[in-house]
Amino acid sequence: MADLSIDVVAKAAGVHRSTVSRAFSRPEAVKSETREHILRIAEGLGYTMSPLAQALRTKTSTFVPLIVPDITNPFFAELAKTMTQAADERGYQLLLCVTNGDPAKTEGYFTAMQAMYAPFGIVAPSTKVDTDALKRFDFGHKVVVIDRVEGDSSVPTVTVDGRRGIVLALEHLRSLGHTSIGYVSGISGTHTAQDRMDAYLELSAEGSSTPLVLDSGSDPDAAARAAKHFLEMEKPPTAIIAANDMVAFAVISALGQSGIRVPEDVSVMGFDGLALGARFNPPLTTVRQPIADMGNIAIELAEKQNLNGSVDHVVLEPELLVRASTSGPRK
Amino acid sequence: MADLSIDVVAKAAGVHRSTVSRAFSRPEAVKSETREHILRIAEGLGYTMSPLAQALRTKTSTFVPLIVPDITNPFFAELAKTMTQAADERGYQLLLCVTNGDPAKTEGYFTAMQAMYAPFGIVAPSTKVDTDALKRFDFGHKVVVIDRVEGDSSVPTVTVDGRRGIVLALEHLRSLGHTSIGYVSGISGTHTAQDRMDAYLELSAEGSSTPLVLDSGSDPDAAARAAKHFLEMEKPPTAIIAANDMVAFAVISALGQSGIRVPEDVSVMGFDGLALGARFNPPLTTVRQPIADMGNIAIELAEKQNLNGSVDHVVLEPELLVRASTSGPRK
DNA sequence: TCGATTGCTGAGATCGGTTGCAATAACACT
DNA sequence: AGTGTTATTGCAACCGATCTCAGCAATCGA
Repeated sequence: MADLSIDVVAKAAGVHRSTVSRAFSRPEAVKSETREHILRIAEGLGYTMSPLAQALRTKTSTFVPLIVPDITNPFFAELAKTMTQAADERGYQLLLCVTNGDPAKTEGYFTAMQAMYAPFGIVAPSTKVDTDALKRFDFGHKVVVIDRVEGDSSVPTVTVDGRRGIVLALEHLRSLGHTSIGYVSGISGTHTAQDRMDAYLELSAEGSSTPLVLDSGSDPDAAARAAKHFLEMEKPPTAIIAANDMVAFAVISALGQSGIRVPEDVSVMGFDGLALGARFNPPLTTVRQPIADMGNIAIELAEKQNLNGSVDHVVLEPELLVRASTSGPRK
Repeated sequence: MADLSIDVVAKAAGVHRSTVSRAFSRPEAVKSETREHILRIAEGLGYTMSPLAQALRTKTSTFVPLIVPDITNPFFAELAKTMTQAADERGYQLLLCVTNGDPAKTEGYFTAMQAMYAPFGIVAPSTKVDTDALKRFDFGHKVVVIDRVEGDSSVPTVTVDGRRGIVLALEHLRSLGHTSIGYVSGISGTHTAQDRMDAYLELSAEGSSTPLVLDSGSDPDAAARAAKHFLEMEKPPTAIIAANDMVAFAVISALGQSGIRVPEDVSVMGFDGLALGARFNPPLTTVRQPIADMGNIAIELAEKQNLNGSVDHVVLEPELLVRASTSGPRK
């Protein structure tokens, strides 16, 4: 497989390279016999066009960066998975960029992607997105964010309705008979996380109950602290809502180590609907986010914006997913 | 930020573009004052070189593909995480390619990466790697595989010693007093998986005990079947070794749903050492693979091969990680 | 039958860099 | 002062495509 350039194919087919180029990228502009002949020859040689050269010349590539803080977090992993799929159904190539929460890295990826003529990018942030910072980049106006953003932003976004999710969780738990429901807010300063917490605080205050936030740290030990807090209470809540599935896992684990059983002693709900939750012990009741939809929609929004400059903000409906980590309150 | 090409900088600095080029990529070839002047101007303009153009001309880029079957699998996610790190410490840019186990996609990524002049690639397979198939690609001889491969392959590899891992697991369990130890082999036809299973079969036959494979399917329900099998036995094993952490999670979950408790009723061990395991219920005892090392070494091997053609096969030592899912056998 | 329109293909500039080679400047040495 | 090096920089071709423009043949209308 020596060097296979467009000229090689052109020569082999006895045409000029511009014709070969057209045969590939603007098929209707070349006589069908010629085209088929060229394509056949190219096929035989095992020729494919250089995306590099193409991008360089056309100033537009099919690379779509997906910027996530931590791929180890199953939420982002699932997002990445569905998005790769969604991306290449549409002819894009998803590039996964992991920032570890470092804003400098995020910027680095931005300039890199700009340099690679990515048509747009997707950002799933771990902190509130500073849209102004985004726009400092030439590339910043071609980004869709998977989170809510501040103000009347000109950046397209996809989110799920966190408040609605909390409503579902609360309804589920109350219908089971729980009246004392705590909350553990793990990590993150995203708007999404904020919204969930706010919704909890507001909605759980309804009726006779009072909100109870067991812990709101964002470090790895937050769940352990929440568990400790729980154990020290003389009248602990009979149910707990965790800000997301990972936190729920950690809470259940920490509780378990102190002999507290879920759901026998306390019900615990997550929020995300990770596939992993089905394999947890016990399988986790949770509020499912339509992650696959988010991925698809993110790309659609980006394309739409690129096309006609429209900036949409889509908010999706979450869905209750009852598994085994919740039950009636311990009598 | 209008179009910022090398010529713009050259004009601004009053030199020829070749000088600018050299100032960046071969600093010693240009007088230091000139260089600094150019760099300053470039800095001021916010100029960075186009990796595309560079790659096109030099026929070598810094893109390193990491090909994994499923990013949703925490093992690959952790690998990806440590490798992105390792990669950009060395000036590479890791491109995560997810195949979903589809060999066609793998090939697709190969040709794509070849086209992008990737210096080499890393493959973490989900099936036995067919090294001949690899070599059909021009790119195939620049790949390091994270698994053992068949025969006297000319492809560098990194693995951990699966047999040793099983020895550690067995020793741990036996020292706890277990004599009847089952095995659940989840997914995958990798050599790694095969090695573990073989080691179990051979080593568990020592002493008076006889091997007991609860299930060896690779589908999502394998763990459930294993659990069912366990429940139906009149004298089930007192401990179970799972082929990897994910399987262990699923087994514990399935067992839990039938009221079997871990480790009270049965001890369960995993294999991988996922961070997630620490948050499982109960925290999972497992055999840790040095994932971070694997990533670093994979890149080193690739570089070495590129440099002097050497093909090494590194096998790393696993390590016992005792958490809470194992204890003495139920009396 | 002839100019006009349309369809298809070739020429050559261009995208943003790199690099071998030539030219010039600077310095060393006899 | 004359000549041989060596350090710097400019020139121009090239990487592998795309794209505008022009040329040419075939088709069309009158």
